[in-house]
Amino acid sequence: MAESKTDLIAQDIASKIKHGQFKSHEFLPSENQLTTLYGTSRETIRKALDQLNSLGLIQKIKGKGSLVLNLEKYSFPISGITSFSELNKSLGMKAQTKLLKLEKCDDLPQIFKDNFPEQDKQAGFYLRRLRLINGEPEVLDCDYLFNPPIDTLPREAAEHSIYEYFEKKLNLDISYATKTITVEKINHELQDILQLSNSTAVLVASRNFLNDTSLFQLTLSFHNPKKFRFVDFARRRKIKL
Amino acid sequence: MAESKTDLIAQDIASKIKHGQFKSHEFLPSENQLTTLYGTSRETIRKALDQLNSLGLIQKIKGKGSLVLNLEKYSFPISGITSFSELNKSLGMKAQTKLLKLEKCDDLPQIFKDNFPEQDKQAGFYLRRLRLINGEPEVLDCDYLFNPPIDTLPREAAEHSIYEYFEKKLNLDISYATKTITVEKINHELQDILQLSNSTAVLVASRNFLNDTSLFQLTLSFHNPKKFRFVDFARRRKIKL
DNA sequence: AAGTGGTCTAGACCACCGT
DNA sequence: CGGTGGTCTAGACCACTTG
Repeated sequence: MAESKTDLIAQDIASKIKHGQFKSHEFLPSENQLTTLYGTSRETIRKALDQLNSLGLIQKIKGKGSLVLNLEKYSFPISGITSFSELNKSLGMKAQTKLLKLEKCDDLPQIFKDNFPEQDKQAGFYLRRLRLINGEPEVLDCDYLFNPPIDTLPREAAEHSIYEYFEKKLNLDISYATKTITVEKINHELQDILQLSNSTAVLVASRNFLNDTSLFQLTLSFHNPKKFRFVDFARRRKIKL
Repeated sequence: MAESKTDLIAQDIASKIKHGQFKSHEFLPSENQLTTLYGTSRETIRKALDQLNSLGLIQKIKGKGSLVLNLEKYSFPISGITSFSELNKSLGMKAQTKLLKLEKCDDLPQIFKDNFPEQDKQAGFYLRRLRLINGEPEVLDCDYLFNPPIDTLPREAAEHSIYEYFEKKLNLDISYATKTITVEKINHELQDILQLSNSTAVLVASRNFLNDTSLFQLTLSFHNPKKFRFVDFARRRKIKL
């Protein structure tokens, strides 16, 4: 799992932006300078900058340089596959996770069948975790983890970070996800758990895949609509589908 | 505005996937084969494949090949900066646009000040367009276009596609956007326009920027919550912020 | 004219997968 | 083992910006 030179450079520049060594509205050192700074070829530098570019950390301007953007002001993008505990860490939130359910199943619970109708019967684990911020319920995460590849799920991992457990202990290669955001009616049980006065919630449903394209996780996240906020950064794409 | 070889290859492969010449769950020709097919170097092929990879059209698997994914089933990602008329075209929707307002302003209307509090006074155009699908109101788009760089906005462009007008007539280099999705209370006027029974709507607010990082457009899209659906494809990223 | 990013190349070595 | 994708290189030419 060694990191590539490109990734290390991207991480290094990203952290220097974060810590103010490279400031917003200023240019990064030129690609030529970066090659000597990091002792690599220019293409390697460019691949690292491409990562920062697509994340929205910099804007490359031909003939001038790579400008550092400031997205902090309006809070930065949350998209991508990022687990709650990772978010918690990088945002410095005072969040808390309450494990409500962790049980082995031979088949998907009804709530997953309703939301993922194409999914066949499969063994796995049903997980329910309530996320609290400042002591108030914010999100209810319902997960279904498929039995192959996941055959054990310690309570401790569920309470801490299942992604860390998957990647570091089980060596799963988590690769991509498809998500949909909708507004849904919810039943009294969920309404109680989230302490909502009305019966609608924002639902983020996602299918999570490994590098070999196998599905390993379904997630239903029910958000308090008053607190829900999804932030995204998008570049205009050249490919028309 | 000539397209690069990389982009042309990416477009070509994308269209072959779309039209079934490369089928889901099958592998693309290997990178070496593609070099001879397109008569380019391997790095150029790889850059083209990277585009398809980040769009979620293919999944690269080391030692095996590039697998074509099928996202069509659950409908494919809508994210990115894509105008309504572009979406309309590529999805084949039976949509209709009703121009409700187009006026010159010396300052931002209150609704934009409320949602973009950091924005200073600036001249521009206020645009309101209602999007109908099957004759029913689906989205109300409110746009504010800044006067530099936009100094005229023909009624015809507003009714057709402002992005096409910006890119082809004004030669603006539309580059990126930051978006937030929230659930908001709306007033009676908007409620009437969208024909909503309750007073909440999904609000997609975005700031749209040119390549030189100047802001040229603010957009507030109010969606009927019962019909709102946001689809996204995300890859797990290596960079931790 | 000099410096910048944008594109492309031909080659190299590696890690992984299958037979 | 041969084929695949993953990484990296050193160099080239171009288009754009600024002085």
